[in-house]
Amino acid sequence: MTTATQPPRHPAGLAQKLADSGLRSTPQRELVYDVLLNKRDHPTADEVFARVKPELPGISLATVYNCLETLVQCDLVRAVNFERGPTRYCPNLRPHAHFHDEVTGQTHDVDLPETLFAKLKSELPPGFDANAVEITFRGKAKSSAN
Amino acid sequence: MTTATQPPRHPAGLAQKLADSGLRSTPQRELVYDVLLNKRDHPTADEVFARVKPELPGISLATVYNCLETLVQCDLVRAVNFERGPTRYCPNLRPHAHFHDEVTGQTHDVDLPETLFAKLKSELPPGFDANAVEITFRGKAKSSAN
DNA sequence: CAACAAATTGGAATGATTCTAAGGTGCAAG
DNA sequence: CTTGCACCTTAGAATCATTCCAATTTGTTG
Ligand SMILES: [Mn+2]
Ligand SMILES: [Mn+2]
Ligand SMILES: [Zn+2]
Ligand SMILES: [Zn+2]
Repeated sequence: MTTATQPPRHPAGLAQKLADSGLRSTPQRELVYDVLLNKRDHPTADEVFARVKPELPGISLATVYNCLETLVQCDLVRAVNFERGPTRYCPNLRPHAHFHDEVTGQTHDVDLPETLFAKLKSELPPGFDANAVEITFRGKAKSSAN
Repeated sequence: MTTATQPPRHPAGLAQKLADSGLRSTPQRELVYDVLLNKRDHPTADEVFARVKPELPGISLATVYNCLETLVQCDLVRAVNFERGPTRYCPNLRPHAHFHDEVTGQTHDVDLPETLFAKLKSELPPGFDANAVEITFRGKAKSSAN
């Protein structure tokens, strides 16, 4: 079997986006981002830490928090909150909503037509200027949609 | 001037709703509820505590948390969360969205047509059954809408 | 290489909320 | 009435995600 160095699994955009913000590309940042792209189940910082540790045993939880914040700042990842629970991280940059399954605790992405987001903003009373809308569903999902 | 005992400023529903759940009406619960009805600015537990203390100096913060949770359980009040900030409390039972002013930090109610909430639920992919939708706007509000 | 800035690290500190154990309160039998 | 008992309140300790800090480490530049 071959042994070439593993290719990065993330759009080379990372290094560029970081540079755009005057930040460096580091092994920790790349790995954290890879982990988010590879399993898009909206992991918490602790979960990211657990997934990243085997590949980079020396990494600290503080660094995971730092990397996640950096990725959010660079608009490569979104922070998702639900009722006081720990913050979860989502690499899906399309405008979308989140569905929290009350049974499994899982968080699913729900793509919605952009027109709906526009419609919502248009319903705001005069004087209110929104630059972001967040939509969260809570309920049960048929045991499919893993 | 007259000195009759102050009438309760809240729909007498409180005692009833509490009884429905097998709970008692207490001075603490009534006062916490009154405070929420009287200034609907989505106060945090600490803020409720501060408003309630002058009227009932012996009340504890733990009790304020207990009362708030009780009111939420009885569907008299809604808990509102925004990005890891402390939970805020809202006595507006109509279906509505929240607008967070990035400048002032204030939280405003935004009434939306029920049809919109329905529309949103109808956009869910098959297999997803939502029993609640939450909509949050973030932006700037014209310095009116106090 | 030397100097300096950017990044990482382990551990302490924070802050909202929850938990615990110890009194109160008030109706319901007896 | 008293007592029993379930419900409530209270102060303070405990939780737990996240942030802060001070001390290295790493990377880049001259
Ligand atoms: Mn987390
Ligand atoms: Mn609070
Ligand atoms: Zn998502
Ligand atoms: Zn509200």
